[in-house]
Amino acid sequence: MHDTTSSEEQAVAAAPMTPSVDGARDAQDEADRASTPEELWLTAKEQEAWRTFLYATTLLTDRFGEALQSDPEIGLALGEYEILVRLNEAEGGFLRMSELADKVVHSRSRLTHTITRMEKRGLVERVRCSSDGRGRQAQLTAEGQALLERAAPTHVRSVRDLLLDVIGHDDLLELGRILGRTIAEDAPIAVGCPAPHEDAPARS
Amino acid sequence: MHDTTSSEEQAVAAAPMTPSVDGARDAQDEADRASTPEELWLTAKEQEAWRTFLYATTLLTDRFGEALQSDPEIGLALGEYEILVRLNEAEGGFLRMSELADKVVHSRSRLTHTITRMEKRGLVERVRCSSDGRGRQAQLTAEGQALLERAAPTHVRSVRDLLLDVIGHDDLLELGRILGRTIAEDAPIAVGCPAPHEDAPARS
DNA sequence: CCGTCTTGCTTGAAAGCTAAACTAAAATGG
DNA sequence: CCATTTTAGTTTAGCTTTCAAGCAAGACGG
Repeated sequence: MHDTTSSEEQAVAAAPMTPSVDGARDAQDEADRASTPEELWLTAKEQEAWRTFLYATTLLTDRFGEALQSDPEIGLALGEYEILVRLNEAEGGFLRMSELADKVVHSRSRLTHTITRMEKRGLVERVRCSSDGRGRQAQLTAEGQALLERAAPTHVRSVRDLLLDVIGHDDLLELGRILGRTIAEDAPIAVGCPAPHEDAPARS
Repeated sequence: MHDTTSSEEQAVAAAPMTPSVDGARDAQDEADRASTPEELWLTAKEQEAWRTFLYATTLLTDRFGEALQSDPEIGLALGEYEILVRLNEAEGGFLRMSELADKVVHSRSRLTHTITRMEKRGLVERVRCSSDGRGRQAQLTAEGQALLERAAPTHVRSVRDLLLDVIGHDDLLELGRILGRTIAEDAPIAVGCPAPHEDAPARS
């Protein structure tokens, strides 16, 4: 599903089909967690939480994308917006392709295609990497940065409207805290970076 | 981004570009929330939480999909698995196309394509709707149910390995509670349904 | 040095998705 | 009733993503 690198194999436990096949034990919950043969199923509450997670994140991702995509002045997919953000906050406005791919969770191939399209639109440029001849770096152009600056308010507005204002400040942090545990220690989420917006030395 | 129905327009506030363009105020946080011109930006902590949310959910979705897709005995996209689950727990093993589309958060068009493919694989059938001549219903076949039953353990395993066992029971429920507030009151997440697995009246 | 292996990225074709028609069956409403 | 509008789903074309090769530069390892 991603040519990245890691390919952890999934041990497909051939499990007994006791409970409802979508994976919930109908349980009196707390009581019997860890009871049924090889703790394979979820309790009803866990199942509901899991479903909510899957449904809500799918819906939200869709909406965040829509906010950016549907504005004709912007016309960026959420992933493209993220690319601009990552490049913008990188020192010098550029990143190696694979670094960028990791940050936005795209396969290398996907990133190549996306950057090709963005390059045609004039939002980024591809530059040979001086230190390593096989590497390329994607470089934000002035035009790309300008678009980012126009897109940002729309994006932030949608994050507020659809998430922050709905769940509140504290629960957003809580969400971050919980989900932070599912990702690697060194996951690329850092925020405090160059961010040379106004009066940046003209790039491209 | 979805031909569904709702098309809430996004008022693109042409905002001042004061802070870092990816949308964080660098803030001493708590103190000055709601200060800067028209509360448009996020505090650094909020921004970090938001990033973690986006990164983690993207990564997780990718991994859950991979678990099902990469097993050659299964070869289902996460969305296709969800379709099977929804059909399986529906009374009679069938659902109207649009109902199903809403449940799995697909556009109607996308669902049509997906069901066409699944029909070719023999996992579902398309049945004319008796009560409404323009409606169709997707009906789970015995083969589809069999595949679901083979896929379920793999899926549940991945939910445990990647989420539940990492964040723990309580935080999974917390996640569900928080995200539940971002979705409609009547969102299609209900769990307790028919679930006629073993010895179901042979369908298809 | 020179062959081999690995890494970093690109290619090209196939598969999947989106957006905008399009079809057919209800509902509406004179 | 018949014309009009809605609703439910499908179709088609064009774009995006995936998957499996492919290619070229660096890193080994004699």
